Amino acid sequence: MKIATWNVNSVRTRLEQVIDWLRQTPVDVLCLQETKVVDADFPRSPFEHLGYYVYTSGQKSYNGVAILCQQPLQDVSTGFAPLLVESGSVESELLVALDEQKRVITGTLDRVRIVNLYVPNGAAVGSEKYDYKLGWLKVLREYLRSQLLVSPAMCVCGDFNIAPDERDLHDPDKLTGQIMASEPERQALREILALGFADAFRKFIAEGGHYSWWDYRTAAFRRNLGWRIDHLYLSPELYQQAIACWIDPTPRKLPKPSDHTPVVVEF
Amino acid sequence: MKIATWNVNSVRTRLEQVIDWLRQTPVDVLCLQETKVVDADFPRSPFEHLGYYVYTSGQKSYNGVAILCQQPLQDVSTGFAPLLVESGSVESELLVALDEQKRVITGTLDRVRIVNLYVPNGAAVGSEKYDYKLGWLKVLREYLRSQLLVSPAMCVCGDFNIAPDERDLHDPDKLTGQIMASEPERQALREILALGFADAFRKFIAEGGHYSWWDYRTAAFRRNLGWRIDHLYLSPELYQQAIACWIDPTPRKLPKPSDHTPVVVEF
DNA sequence: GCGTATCAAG
DNA sequence: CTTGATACGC
Repeated sequence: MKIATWNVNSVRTRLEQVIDWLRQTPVDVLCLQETKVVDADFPRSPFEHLGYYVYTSGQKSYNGVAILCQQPLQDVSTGFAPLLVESGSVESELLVALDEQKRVITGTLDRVRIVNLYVPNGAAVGSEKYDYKLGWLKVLREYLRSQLLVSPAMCVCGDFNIAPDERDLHDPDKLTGQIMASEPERQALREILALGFADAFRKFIAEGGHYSWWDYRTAAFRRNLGWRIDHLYLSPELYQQAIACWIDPTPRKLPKPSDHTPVVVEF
Repeated sequence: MKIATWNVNSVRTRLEQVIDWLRQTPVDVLCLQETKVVDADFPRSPFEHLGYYVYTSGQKSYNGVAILCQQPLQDVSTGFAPLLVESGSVESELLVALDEQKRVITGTLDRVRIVNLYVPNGAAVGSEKYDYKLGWLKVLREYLRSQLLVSPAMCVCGDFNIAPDERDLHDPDKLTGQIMASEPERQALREILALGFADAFRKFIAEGGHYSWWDYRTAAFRRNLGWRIDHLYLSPELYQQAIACWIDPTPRKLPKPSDHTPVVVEF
């Protein structure tokens, strides 16, 4: 099975590029982030004509996630809703507030639970949005813990807006401690991974300099001033089975690209 | 000599189309309206590389006129400035106010005075903008009268935002009396033409149904629901010499076209 | 509908 | 730098 993750920065603006990429790279599952469109306006048909089932959770202008899948998904749910049915672990008013931003969608394919995430950006360390990001990651951990109870085989992927270590950003001396590379963010991510997830990309490639996001500003892509913030995390059995994981930089080279490029895992 | 007029609705957005059209139709003079760019940002080089001299009078966002010419123009001036040096005919404070909107540019080629105009749209009959349009046309008449004293051979062209008679709009029963086809506008135009100008297009084509503008809305071009509001008016000697005048609808058929298409006169 | 400007977000 | 929303002009 091949699963990919790609922050497309507007699925409507990037539609042709996403379709072209799927023709070239017919993954079983494509997880999209920053679709920036409400479900009613999501361009379903082009993907359906390509043979994909389409599952969306979108809002106007911001955020938005979707899963495209060559087979139907089972038990699709959006947001942190599954936590609501549990009592006690997280306050339900907080969950309702968190779910206004469409950042989570999940579904099951062949007993594999696929969780597609768009982690908050966080703006700047210490900002209100930064606190929101850290709080969101805490809730995410509870969410994933509850999901694992039902589905021990999991692939948790998406735009994490966190570079796990110094190999994952182009100028660690300058950028460590800044947003996406601060210790509290990395610690929150490690606590999530401690539930039993491992980075599929790092099973195959140990060295730094491989990035999935380059800022539109300052001609960052041309100069390869990137970050690796788009990840595929696997539970132990799937990690064991993983046979490849790679970043495909080609879409980032097109005219009018997304600032992110796809990452694929095969197991 | 071939002179063309074209409201391009942003010269920067339409640059490639204008360049392509000039390659296909290498007129001596091209008068542009709605350039929507200040002079410092006008894309001069592409036209200069094509062999054209470039004369501009633009503002931010709105209006803006330019003359492209295969030979240098003499005595270029912008706005109603020439009226300022005359005393009495029009109040100078009014002229200063009128000239904030960049709608007039003129220059001389081979003793022919070329006046390029973007007449105010007028919004709706009876509105403040309608009164502005009628006032502007009154000043235009004084301006042209003064220009004629120096240059009896004149071509006055541009987007007049007036359909002179019932042949010049697709539904005269419905549209006569509305903006661009109201009697005060037509009367103001006739008073200007009474200075001694004649419509080059009507020297050759008497029937209706030939249009230069189609609203972007309601698929007006596909249904040919147009208006003939872009004109080339000639003083008697030039009118006598005119050998052709035509509307070229091809640019209006392109993707992302201007809502206007060029009109050309040859004499 | 299609331009442009401005704003917020990334 | 790029996106989408809003506002305005035509």
